[in-house]
Amino acid sequence: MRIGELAQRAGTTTRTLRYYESRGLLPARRAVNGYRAYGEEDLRLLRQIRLLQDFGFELEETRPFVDCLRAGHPSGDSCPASLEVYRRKLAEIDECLARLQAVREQVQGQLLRAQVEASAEHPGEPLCEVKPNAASNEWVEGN
Amino acid sequence: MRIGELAQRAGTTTRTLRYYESRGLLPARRAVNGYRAYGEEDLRLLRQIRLLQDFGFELEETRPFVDCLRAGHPSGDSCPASLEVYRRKLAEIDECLARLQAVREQVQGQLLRAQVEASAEHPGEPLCEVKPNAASNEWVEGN
DNA sequence: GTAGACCTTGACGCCGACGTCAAGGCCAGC
DNA sequence: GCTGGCCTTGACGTCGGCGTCAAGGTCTAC
Repeated sequence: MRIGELAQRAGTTTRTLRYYESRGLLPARRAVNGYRAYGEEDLRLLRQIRLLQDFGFELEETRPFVDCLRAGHPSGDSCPASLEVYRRKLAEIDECLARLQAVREQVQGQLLRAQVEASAEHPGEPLCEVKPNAASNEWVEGN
Repeated sequence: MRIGELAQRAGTTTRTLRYYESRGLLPARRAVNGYRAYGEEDLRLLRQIRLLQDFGFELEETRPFVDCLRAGHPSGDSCPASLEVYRRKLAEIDECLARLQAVREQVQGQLLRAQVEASAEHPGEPLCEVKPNAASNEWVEGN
């Protein structure tokens, strides 16, 4: 299998594959004409990488999973190093969620305060036009 | 007030202030010697920018707030354009939170599955060493 | 008059994961 | 033999928000 086919089957681009190879993540055998030659196993490795990338893992963080697969294990997370990456990532995600939720509350508070102040300057305009109870949700999740 | 003092009082750097000026966000008057000259009002504008930046707003998104303050309004979010940015940002944050929580569940699921499979290969090692009930939390939030 | 603390503009560096273009080699089909 | 589709390496561009360095001007204190 050449690079174009592998890229297509994995839903990515040839540029990406060459980039992974340049990082030492997915080296390729070479045909006599110099073309990169991949096998089905490479497709598995690549799919593992793409999955983690889609999760937001950095490229370096996928390396233990690829190494694990290449070592013959049934799945990329069959090795302690991969599990450790999972745990670290979960901790990172939790931190990120906490920060994001804190910011959300801040912004929400600012918005509500500013809207109240605006309504105080223009008493004729109502805070909510339709449903008083669902109003705060409408403002947040509406268009 | 010169650039160094303003930067210090706002807890940022001169490089940052020059960058904001290059973006047209915080232009400065000039003294006869060419030095940038700022007033107390500029400090207010700058603090508004920094607050939003700390929230994760992009620089361009702070512009309506700065314009609003500069127009004489009591706070940067007294203008409709600012409120609109608040709302857009809340929507973005909600999207981000949803994506992050979905990923969290995926990763968590992968981790649990992988750990179970690992324990199946090495039946002698227990899944949890101490407290069975708090185990899943320990794995996530522990160091 | 000189050290040194401030200021100026200009320009390159950084980070990650590629996109995109250039110049050229390889191979199949007509 | 020639067109067109694939492949090669190399190198620069992208995005945001600055950091950092260079070369030089300005002002104050001694």
